[in-house]
Amino acid sequence: MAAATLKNIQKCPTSYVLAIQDTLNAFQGKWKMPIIGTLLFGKKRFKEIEREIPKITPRMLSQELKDLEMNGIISRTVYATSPVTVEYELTKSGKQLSKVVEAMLEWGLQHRRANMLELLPILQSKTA
Amino acid sequence: MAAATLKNIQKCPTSYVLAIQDTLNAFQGKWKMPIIGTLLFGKKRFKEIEREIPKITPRMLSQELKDLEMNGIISRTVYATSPVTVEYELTKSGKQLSKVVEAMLEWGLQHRRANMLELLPILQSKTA
DNA sequence: TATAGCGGTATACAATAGTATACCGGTATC
DNA sequence: GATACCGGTATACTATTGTATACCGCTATA
Repeated sequence: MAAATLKNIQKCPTSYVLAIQDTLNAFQGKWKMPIIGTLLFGKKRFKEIEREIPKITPRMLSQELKDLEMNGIISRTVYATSPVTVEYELTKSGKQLSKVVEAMLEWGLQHRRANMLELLPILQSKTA
Repeated sequence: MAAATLKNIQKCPTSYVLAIQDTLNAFQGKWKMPIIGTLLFGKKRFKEIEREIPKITPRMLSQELKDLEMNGIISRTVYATSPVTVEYELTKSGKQLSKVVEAMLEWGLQHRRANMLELLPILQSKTA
């Protein structure tokens, strides 16, 4: 079987497109990346996440956590303490998202370098 | 200098976060991925892109092309034919986005496989 | 008994994103 | 002269997202 790479997209365009859409979906909205980001450093409780992400409201956090759970990216565990303790953790699949984030990081850094090099002469001619 | 990887994010958290945000931004909205996707196969004219992306309106296409151009992801070239011919093409940096898309594709495919394996026993017990 | 923390939910609203539809000037074709 | 293609823009609207604010039952602590 051919490797699943963009060059082979003609072989099964629909499932490739769906796969990419799934990934985009995992990061969709203002808060998914911050949430995934904090969970990449380990399991956390609701209020912990809330404290680590400035300005997020409990409504949004609750909503996005549900969404991520439904999509199999995080798991929610309730411990029968009293009152209950709830822990959120990336699933195996969720942890793999770090590869995508890594690729995003690399692109973002190189893109900023490239744009900087393009802007430099312009900035210099303005200040000269 | 340390490699720019997520494990080193403590070293310059702000610029790492900005870099990731830039990448997310490149794909933000309903139409950016389809547009980038078609341009990964080569330069195209406005109406060509419009025809290749079902249901996109010229308003959205125009808006998103401007946005991508401003962010240094595509370039717009006007040829002095009459009437004018306009060509859109990924910049060098834009072409590098294929690496990110590739990572998204891989994650999406493995995630679907993983979820399928999880759902299978459930589906089987329902039909049994 | 009052206060604070936990893990959220409810309601109402504001802002952003996307759609529908029609139209523009220029040119080549029938 | 009418129609169609090019590369878009204008206006008005709808739908989706996100925010603000207040509140819930429960429990531990002062």
